[in-house]
Amino acid sequence: MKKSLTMADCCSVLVEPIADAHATELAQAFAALGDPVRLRLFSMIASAGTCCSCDLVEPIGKSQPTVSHHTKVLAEAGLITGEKAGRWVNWSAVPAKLDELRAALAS
Amino acid sequence: MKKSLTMADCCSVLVEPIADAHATELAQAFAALGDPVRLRLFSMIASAGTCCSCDLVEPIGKSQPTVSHHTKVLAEAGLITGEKAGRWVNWSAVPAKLDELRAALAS
DNA sequence: CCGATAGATTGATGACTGTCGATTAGAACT
DNA sequence: AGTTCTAATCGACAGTCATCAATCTATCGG
Repeated sequence: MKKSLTMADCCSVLVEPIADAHATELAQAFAALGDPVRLRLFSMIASAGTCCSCDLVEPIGKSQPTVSHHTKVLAEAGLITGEKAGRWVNWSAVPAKLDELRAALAS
Repeated sequence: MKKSLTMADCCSVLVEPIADAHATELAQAFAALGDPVRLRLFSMIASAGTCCSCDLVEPIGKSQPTVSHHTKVLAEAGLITGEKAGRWVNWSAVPAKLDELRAALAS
């Protein structure tokens, strides 16, 4: 029987020229990490395990709408996921997506 | 004696909130990979081992100036390096930079 | 020297993006 | 109900970016 491979399993950018569709999805994730502010936000969230938006605004030195915008971009790229808890949203990193990115850069 | 660590050695984004300067440099590399066309170009170069710009234009389906622009961005991000050989430029991926990116995403 | 080829640069244009102030939506606690 | 607090949304603006046609530079072959 045919083994079905997801993109996270196999697809290294280094082995062969990647397909167009794959490039689009991967590039979205890389682009999400491609802004210094967003990368720092992601780092804060990932290293904290979990944190809410309100803990990000002051350390990052940007306005609340800006932080909200960036968390949305990160979430749409699949890098973080948000769990609503009362008035708060608890953000956390998505390990599977990180694995996919690492795999894409691995030989 | 003090052990001096370069950024490539240690700095995972997942361990602690990354410093501002580090974020800027890392984000530049991620941003370079954050465009589908550029990601495909990088994939072509890296998987080929070495190739010249003229081999990229037709498969990527973009104009020559556009390809030239993208290779420049990738080179400035440290992801590829170009060796001039007569009329050609031989592009190749920079493994150390890839290691740095993978390390940044690794726990 | 001349024509041909590879690649970089310039200039222009349309699209996208990061940022913020103001506002809105929803939730909790009097 | 009213207040306070978190977060999302909207609208606007300045800046950046991807793209291409045209041009320029440099190199090779004859």
